[in-house]
Amino acid sequence: MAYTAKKLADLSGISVRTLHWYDEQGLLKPAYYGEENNYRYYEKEQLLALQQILFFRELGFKLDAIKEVINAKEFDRISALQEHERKLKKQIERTNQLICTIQETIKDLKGEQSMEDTSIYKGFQDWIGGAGKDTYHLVKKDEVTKDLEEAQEIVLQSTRQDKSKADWTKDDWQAFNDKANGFLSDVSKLLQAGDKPESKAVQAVLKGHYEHAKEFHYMSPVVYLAMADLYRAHPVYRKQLDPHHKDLAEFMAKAMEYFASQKKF
Amino acid sequence: MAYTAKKLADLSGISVRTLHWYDEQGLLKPAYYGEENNYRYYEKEQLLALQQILFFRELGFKLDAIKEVINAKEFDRISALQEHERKLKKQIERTNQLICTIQETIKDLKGEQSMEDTSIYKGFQDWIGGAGKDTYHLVKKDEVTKDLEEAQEIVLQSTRQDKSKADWTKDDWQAFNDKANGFLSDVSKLLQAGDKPESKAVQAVLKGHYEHAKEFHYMSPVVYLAMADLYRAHPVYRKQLDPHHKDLAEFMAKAMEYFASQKKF
DNA sequence: CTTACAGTCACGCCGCGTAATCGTGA
DNA sequence: GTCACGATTACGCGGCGTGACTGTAA
Repeated sequence: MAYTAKKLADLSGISVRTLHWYDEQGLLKPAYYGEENNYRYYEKEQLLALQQILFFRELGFKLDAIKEVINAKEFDRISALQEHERKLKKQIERTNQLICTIQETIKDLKGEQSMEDTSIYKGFQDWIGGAGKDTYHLVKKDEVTKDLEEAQEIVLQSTRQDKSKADWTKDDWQAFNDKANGFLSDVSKLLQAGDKPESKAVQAVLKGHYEHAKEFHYMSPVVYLAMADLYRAHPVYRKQLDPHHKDLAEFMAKAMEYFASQKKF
Repeated sequence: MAYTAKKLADLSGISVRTLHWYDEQGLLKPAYYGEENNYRYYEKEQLLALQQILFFRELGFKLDAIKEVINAKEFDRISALQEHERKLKKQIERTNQLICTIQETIKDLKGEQSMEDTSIYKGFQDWIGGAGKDTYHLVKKDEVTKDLEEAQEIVLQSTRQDKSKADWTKDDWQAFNDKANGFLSDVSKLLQAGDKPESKAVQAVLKGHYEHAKEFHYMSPVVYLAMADLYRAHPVYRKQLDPHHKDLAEFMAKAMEYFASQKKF
């Protein structure tokens, strides 16, 4: 009935180091130590205590506070929870203010550009025109999963609404489209040649791809990751990618994920 | 036109150490260093840069990210802000879930006790009965400031609603009341004797006072601090305190604040 | 002479992750 | 003998706060 550190760790999903740390801090001592080998042995009681600890940790309690709370009586625990709740509420209030500030700042930076959404979405429709609307509507409800819809949301929300795009001609859109396809073509060649998604050659192309995307989106890793998801799984995007190479979608997605992981914001 | 580190620090409200740190990190270098003394000298340009830095810091950006953002073009800054906004929103979502969990846990711990609020407030009215309701209503709108109302909110919200209090007799309330006055009396004696609010003697009494308050409230430092505010400034409480000693209210408040600062939750 | 301010180390905080090095159990 | 698993020790992170000690300006 005695668990070693590793077993308890695996059982509860935390690391051995964490158990050592909790022992060191007097937060969770083993039931006993091995006589000769000095191993830590935990029993059922400690397992339950650990669950408690992890519960409060999840809630964002500091270890010091947890130490007090678990030894405390019931109403002290209630007090602690109530106080924590107050803290969290304050935090939310503050965070909401920050979000407001950010939104205002974004507005300022964009500078009074109030285009109708229609014109921008029109252009977007043109871009994916080749896929055909009907196809999109056909698959929309059946195959597009929730995660994909979220990714789509993120990408759509990141769309720039500068005036500069309002008066693009068909030719402009064509050029833009061609360039995008150029990146796909470049990457599929590298894929063919045996390059890995993380290779310098591929990443160099992606840099261009990312910069190019800036023309149309306020880019950030999150947005790029969302795009990667779309490339990987969204039927409309697959229709654009698959003709190049059957594994291009997955390859691009992986490369994009790696690229995003290298950026700070 | 050149500010030394201290001057810039005072001007912008941050510490000198922080300026050193930003220099070291390459986030904000001085305009130049003194030739012989190696002092840091900042100019107007750095002042403006610092404002930018502090703005993003306020929003919760990491210094690394700030470093990138500051040197970035406008739409990169927009991207960064949008991404940060997303992060903050996620955080809020998560925090809201935590709050829900906490509330459910509290409910569980309390265990299905659904008393009407009336009975508990009735008891409360009895407790402060000596002050007289009319007095309370008279001063309420005029003298009780917003901060005090907030404190009152906190204290009221912390009120326990156990069944155990439901059937208290008048005598129970009397005993409770007497005990509370006992602490006040003890403290005022110590005040008279020249003890300081932080002294061991006073703090020892407060420990009893705090524990006693647990009978009636789910106590925590925040609640105790709120009580301190009430003791200090709320007319109803002053009516209880002032008869002991004219400086008791302020003294108690200070002692309670110190006591609260020593507790973890 | 003081003393307020300048500088440079360098440790401390929190909650572990991540080696590095070594001893044990199966 | 070979491993996977145990132990201990110690550095690293982020963003500074807080000294300690020394040098300089007023």
